[in-house]
Amino acid sequence: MPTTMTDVARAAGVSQKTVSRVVNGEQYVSAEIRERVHRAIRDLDFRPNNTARALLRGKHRRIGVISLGSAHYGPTTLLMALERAMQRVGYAFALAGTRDGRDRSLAAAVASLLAEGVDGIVLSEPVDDGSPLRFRCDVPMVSLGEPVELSGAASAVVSADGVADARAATEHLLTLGHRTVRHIPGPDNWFSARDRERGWRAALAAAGVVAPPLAAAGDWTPASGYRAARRLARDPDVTAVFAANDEMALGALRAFTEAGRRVPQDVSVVGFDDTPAAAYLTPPLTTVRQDFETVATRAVEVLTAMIEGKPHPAEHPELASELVVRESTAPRPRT
Amino acid sequence: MPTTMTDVARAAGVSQKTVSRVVNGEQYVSAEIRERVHRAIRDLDFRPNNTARALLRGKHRRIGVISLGSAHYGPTTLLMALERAMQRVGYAFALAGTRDGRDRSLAAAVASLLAEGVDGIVLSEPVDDGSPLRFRCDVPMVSLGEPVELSGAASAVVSADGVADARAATEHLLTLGHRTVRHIPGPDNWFSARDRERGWRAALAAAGVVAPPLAAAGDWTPASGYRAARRLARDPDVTAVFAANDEMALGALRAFTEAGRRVPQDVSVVGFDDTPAAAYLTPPLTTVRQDFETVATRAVEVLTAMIEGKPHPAEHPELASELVVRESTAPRPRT
DNA sequence: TGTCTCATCGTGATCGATCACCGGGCCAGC
DNA sequence: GCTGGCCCGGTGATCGATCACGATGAGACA
Repeated sequence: MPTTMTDVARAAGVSQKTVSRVVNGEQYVSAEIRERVHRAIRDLDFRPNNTARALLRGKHRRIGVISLGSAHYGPTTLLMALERAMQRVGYAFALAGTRDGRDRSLAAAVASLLAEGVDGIVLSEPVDDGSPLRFRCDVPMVSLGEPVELSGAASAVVSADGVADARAATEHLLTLGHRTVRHIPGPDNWFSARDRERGWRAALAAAGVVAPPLAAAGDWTPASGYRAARRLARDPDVTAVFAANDEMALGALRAFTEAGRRVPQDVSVVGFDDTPAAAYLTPPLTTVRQDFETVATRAVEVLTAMIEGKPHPAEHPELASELVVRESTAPRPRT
Repeated sequence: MPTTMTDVARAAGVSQKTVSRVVNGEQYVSAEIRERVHRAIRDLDFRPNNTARALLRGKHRRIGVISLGSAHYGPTTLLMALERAMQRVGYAFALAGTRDGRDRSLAAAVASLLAEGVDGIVLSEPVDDGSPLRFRCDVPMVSLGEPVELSGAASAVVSADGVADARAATEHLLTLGHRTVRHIPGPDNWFSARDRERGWRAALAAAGVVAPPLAAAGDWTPASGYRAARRLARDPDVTAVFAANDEMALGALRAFTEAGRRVPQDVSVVGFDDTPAAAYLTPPLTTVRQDFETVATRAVEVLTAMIEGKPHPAEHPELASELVVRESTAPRPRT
């Protein structure tokens, strides 16, 4: 049996309420008694039972995170950054996976977190699983991408501007003189994949070129990028490719290399995420670096503000991404 | 205010205890009343308060996981697999990060999980932070690597045999005719890095060759593998390198390529983990595939058995890893 | 008819903390 | 000398459920 406040009180020869005052740092306890209680706490290795506390208060100081459960660089980096951000503000981290949004619906994940007792929820990688993003949920929620609608609580969106970032990546290729840019998109049920495709289209439209057909949709893995690029490699007109993430770009590099198309002399490739590996590929990959740490910090800021009823900070601050130009992009080859 | 059992009882015209019986599927409730209670539960959208339940039972059906908080492939894949395994057996997932084992000690992470209320703990990537792996902890713990000692509860170890796996990787290179094999180790405070180094030494010893000096210790990142390999590339005698993970191997590939040493014609490289990218590098990387899914499943199995006081399954089953031979390894070049 | 079992349902205590409220001791001010 | 405010400490209710135990009523059997 773990020690309780009553045990400590008995040991220190005071009432249980006095122990409570000392533990919570309230005033109106003499220095002498405070010291006696502290000693008893140390001697008995007492730790307050947060379950009891949460039952009474109705708050748990715990935030739930819904993730798809895949181990890709972006999502996991975000997850770890969220953990750190929560730790800084004294919130615990509960994780609920959805196994690629299929086996288990988002709604089920929300319900399981709610049952566990969380004060707020972060929807880390919103995907479109067919049903609208509306949940029976009485705690606030922050979505890292697509707006959600809650019955009974407020929600907010925190994210980088994926459309603008993808547009910048595409424009970089157009500026190098490429007539057009092919795109290897991510899974079409990911909102972030849709954003990147939209940015690509926007850049092409702004340049006055008709968007070419999409390459085969990938699933973020190198294998899918490889498959998509192998078909692109057969087309000699393809000189520039923008992949929706670095992993797929890596697969694309491999496909072009195998097909004898040199990168960047024959084909330019741009990725997205700036994984640690990007700078060490052959050739080093031009990509877009997202600031996951800031996204996570802001998400937790906004969510805790909503939880604690404080005035919510601005929802859409400038979360700057950065185009990192390396050696996988070059001017359009002259034919 | 969320609805409570008392609300349901009032609505159904029964006592609160009867509602409890229905919710918990106990017997001795007439079909008619059971139906009435079920209807009231639906009408009021009642969900039992797990916090209150946990307070009374002393169990939370929650497992805490301690991770270093880095986004590398191995650890995060393991984390996601753990989440799935827990979900299958109906346990919630609480995460505590240690920020590379420095800013926050393992002991602090254990304490924070204990305060939060977990029935057991998984130590995902045990590292040596100077102090011995002994914790004040009254719930069982499973370590994914190095044995730990607890005051007040049992512990177990579940992991693949990193020594044997590393030995197999090294032997593969020796079998190809390489006189010796250089090793790029992981951070020396990681027990898994130590295991891999030990396996490398064992293979060399078994072949009767004196272990050459270690390359500069890496930190699992491509950048560190690149730095270590750049120095190895200057030595023409180096014909085979075993890196402690795929990311560092990737950096090494880049370093050799830059130095004009062809892989695998001049230098063979082996990695560890079989990341999704490994098969799509140039050249495709020979590496060791670990079965993270099985490790996670067994870890949760063992831990829940300890939590629930059931007979614990065998601790050290055969968790097979597999050497995946690709194109980054070749016979020793003739000089 | 009396009693005894068994199914059914309710009562009161309890988990470990917080919170509202109350009781005295002490000192100052009128 | 009495009141009132400041300090310090204690009592009982409460959060939302579970648990041990008790009460009720119906049917079985002697």
